[in-house]
Amino acid sequence: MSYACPMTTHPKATLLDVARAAGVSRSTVSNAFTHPERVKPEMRTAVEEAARGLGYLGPDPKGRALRIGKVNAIGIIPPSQWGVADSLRNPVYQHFLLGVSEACDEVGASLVVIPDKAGGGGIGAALVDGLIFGRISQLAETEPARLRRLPFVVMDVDAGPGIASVRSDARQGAYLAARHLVDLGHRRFAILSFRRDLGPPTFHAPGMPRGPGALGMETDQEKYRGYERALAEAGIAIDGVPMLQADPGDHDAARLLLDAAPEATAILSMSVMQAIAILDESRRRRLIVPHDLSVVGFNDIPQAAKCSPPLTTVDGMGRDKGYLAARMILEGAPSRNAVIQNRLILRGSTAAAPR
Amino acid sequence: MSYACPMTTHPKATLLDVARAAGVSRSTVSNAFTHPERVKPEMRTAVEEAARGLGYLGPDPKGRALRIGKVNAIGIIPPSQWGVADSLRNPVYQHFLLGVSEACDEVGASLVVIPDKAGGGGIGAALVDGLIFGRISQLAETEPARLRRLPFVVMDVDAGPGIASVRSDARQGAYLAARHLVDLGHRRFAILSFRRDLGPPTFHAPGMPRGPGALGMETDQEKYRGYERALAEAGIAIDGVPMLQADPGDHDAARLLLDAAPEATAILSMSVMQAIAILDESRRRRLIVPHDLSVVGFNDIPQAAKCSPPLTTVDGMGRDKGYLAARMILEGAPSRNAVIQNRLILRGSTAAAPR
DNA sequence: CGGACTATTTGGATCGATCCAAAGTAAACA
DNA sequence: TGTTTACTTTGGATCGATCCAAATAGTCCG
Repeated sequence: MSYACPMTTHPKATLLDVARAAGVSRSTVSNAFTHPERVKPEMRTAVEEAARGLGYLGPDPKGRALRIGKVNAIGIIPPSQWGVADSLRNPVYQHFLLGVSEACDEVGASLVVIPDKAGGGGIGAALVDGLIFGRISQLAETEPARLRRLPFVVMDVDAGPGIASVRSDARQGAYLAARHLVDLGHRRFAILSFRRDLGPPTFHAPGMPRGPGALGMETDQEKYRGYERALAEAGIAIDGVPMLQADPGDHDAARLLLDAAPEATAILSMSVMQAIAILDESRRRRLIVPHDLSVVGFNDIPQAAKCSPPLTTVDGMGRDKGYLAARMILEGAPSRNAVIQNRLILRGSTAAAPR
Repeated sequence: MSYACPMTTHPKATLLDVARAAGVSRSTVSNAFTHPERVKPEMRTAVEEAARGLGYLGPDPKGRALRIGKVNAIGIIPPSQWGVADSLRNPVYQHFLLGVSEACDEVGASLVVIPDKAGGGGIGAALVDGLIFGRISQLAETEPARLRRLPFVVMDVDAGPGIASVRSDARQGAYLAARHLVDLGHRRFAILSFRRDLGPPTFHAPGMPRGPGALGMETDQEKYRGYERALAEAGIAIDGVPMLQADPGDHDAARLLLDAAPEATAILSMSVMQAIAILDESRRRRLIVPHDLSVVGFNDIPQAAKCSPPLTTVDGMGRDKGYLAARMILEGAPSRNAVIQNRLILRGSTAAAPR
């Protein structure tokens, strides 16, 4: 069993070999495996026996894929410039992948993470039935998928008619976050926003008017607008709120923001990881969260519940988005522009404003 | 550009279509894409132009896969009984996948997570060039891979000659952990071991002789032996050490263990997650780690560095294992039994024994 | 027992590319 | 100019399965 028995060295058996061994035609063997109901029971067992004897497991997926054009797999394209490893390392992305994988489990489909750093190469060569674009900077990045006639879904963008997309309503989520703080009596805010181009943190001083346009992605701009509305309802002009724009992985951002906006009693962060970083930085400064400072993040990941204090954050519904996108692919040519509502998860990092 | 131009509705172009459009043979078009150096430059540009005109991206991977038998993808089989989602949810497994994905990124291969709860079905139908068995209970689970003539690597087991495997030296890692505590002067231990069958936590009272055989997997037994040796060197019989065997996800384990072994000054945990759970439970009991209690975990994940206090733990080299296994697959028919040495990562959860 | 039906089985064509040996071209040399 | 050599291009066979229409076997009923 553990040494190479003769069979091991034989060339791999094919449908034809099984057919010959069982004394029937290729088609019958094919049917026995793929459409068992079309074949007489005794014939089926005969075929199965012959197959077992030859170590034949069932139709080779390569031949099958060519013929029927399906491979039972969903492809994921990590955000532009990211490798496969980068996406697996990012907790928010992990959470999104979790949703995709749940849909895969339901139907027994494989989950394929496609390296496409170069742009296009990987997409063209991947064996999948459909693609999910994790995050893209321009719709043009989906062109290879269209040329390959692969159904695809774009995340976090409203792609408009003709292109399927799934996003959560970032504006509404951000509104929830800011509104929550306003309701707690906070009036002095600071915003920690997203910088997507790997540049250094940029400080937007209060008073200098600026639009959401300065922010990288559509979803970031939406968050800005959500904050803006909730603040406006409390009579606060967002232009007057200090804002630091930083890469979510930037280690200095929390420090810089607290330095630049020492009078703030509430921080609105567009990412979870940065919100958690603020918790850490606050501890370092002996600021008690939420007594001295309230913090709200964006997106929920397991760590957000475990840090101390547990983080109040917007649930960006990453898992649901992944699940929905995958279902759309699995159900055939998708074309909706789905929008999921966010929820605010109240935990321990927010409280009434000091004094 | 955004509406369906006529081209969109055309059937997908194939090599033959491009060949006709360019006025050359199929073979030449194939060569132009796959072996550009074999084709005259002017011919190549002509072909590329024709391809562009037809929206042809390059050879269809399905046809290509059948012909050349390679698909440029590595398959991962999650541990038996796990779905794809389960594996993506587990931090230790995530860390292992990270290593695999790094190898994939290097060569531009896709990473395919294969659902195989049923056992065998998924493996047979997956389009991959090789498989990594994340964790298996019996070598027989690899049989489908052998029948499919797919190269494969088994993790965390010494599979012996003929079957490739990658594991870390769990015994040595465990020895490091226990030895570290012994060196800090600890003499009263408790062990939190692995239960892999989803049963309830089982307490092994001190005094009752028991072998490592009671533990589920080979790697767990190895850890037990590593502890045993280090303790023996300090004159401590492991049979006298209270041990709780629990599923790593079990929420009661930390509480039960601290209840059952209140006199212990040092906890040896075979998993990270349980070690972190002990940190939490200790905080709840107002035990100061590491002043009152030292804790060492097994395996390192990002959370281990972020909890408080940061966890001293054995680095099980999960990422390196994943990377190595993937390289073995990518480099062709593997057959080594690789063993990686562990390291002990000293952080804040261990200190000299009290008094 | 024959005819009308239904249930099975079969061979040929096809999916889209790559390999390979043979044919065709061009350049190089005597 | 004729030949040898080197480079390109080509058509046919092939990878392993599935589809489909036609052929065969089997069943039921009058």
